[in-house]
Amino acid sequence: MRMENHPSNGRRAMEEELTKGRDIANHLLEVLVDHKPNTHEGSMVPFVEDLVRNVLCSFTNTLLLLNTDNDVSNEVVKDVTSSVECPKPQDRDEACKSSFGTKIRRGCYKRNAPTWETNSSILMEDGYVWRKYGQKMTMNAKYLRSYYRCTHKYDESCPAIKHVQRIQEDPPLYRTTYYGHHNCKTSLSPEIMLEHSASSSDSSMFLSFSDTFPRKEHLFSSSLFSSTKEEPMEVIPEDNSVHNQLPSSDYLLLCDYELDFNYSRHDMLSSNESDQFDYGSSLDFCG
DNA sequence: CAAATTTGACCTCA
DNA sequence: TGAGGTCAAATTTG
Repeated sequence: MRMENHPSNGRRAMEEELTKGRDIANHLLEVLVDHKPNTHEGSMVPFVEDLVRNVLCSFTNTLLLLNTDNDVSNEVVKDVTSSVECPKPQDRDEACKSSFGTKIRRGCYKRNAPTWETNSSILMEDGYVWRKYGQKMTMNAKYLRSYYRCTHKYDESCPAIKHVQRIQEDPPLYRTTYYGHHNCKTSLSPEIMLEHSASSSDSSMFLSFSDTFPRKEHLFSSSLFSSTKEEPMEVIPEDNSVHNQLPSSDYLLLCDYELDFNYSRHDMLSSNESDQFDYGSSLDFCG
């Protein structure tokens, strides 16, 4: 769906319109999240959020395709919310347990379908704090896959985990797959998230975007957003020197963010996905 | 020193 | 038996 054949000005106009639509959707999402009384509210809010996220996802994918020289049609965000099924309040605990599959003992991890899967060109904060617990090279991937679990896995029995797989080098593209929903209470308040986004000027939108989900914790330390400590994803052997002071995730975030700027206008991703949803946080995993 | 990350070992499933 | 996912000791970071 690349549009190389379109006149440059026509393409620019399309980008502008798409960016505008995405930004509006982002605002809508922020408003939604901001007014959500309680993350565990079993109402329609999660459903509406999913819809908004899907809209954002579409905008982002389109912008991504429009701005990428490589054919990334297969790498586009599949469906930010597709597999999200917010359990009824009373079933939530059960859902969280099962969301991890049938793990009973170490190594036994038969998972259910991912709660979310998203691709993004940069790694951003989704409002949750993640703890990396492993990384591995997988058969069909050129890059390492990193495994993260919610930092509150033990203190709050939060079952949320996510896998981050780099799927493309240039421009950098990451696929984040979420499993389970957060049931921890330590998410960032919408105000903080908004504040943060506001302070990061342009990048503000980024964050929220795909991400979508709930949020939590800390804010963005030195890096633009986020915090979470996540994403370092693959080890970046070379060149981390510059980022040594940041949590792995942070430096990766920064790194990606910068790269992002070079490739695609940040706006495109702005959203970013990065946040990938995790940002998603917003969604909070329904949880 | 506590918390986070790294990394090799371990475990289960197909 | 290999691949994917997790554990946990060692190491690093703030």
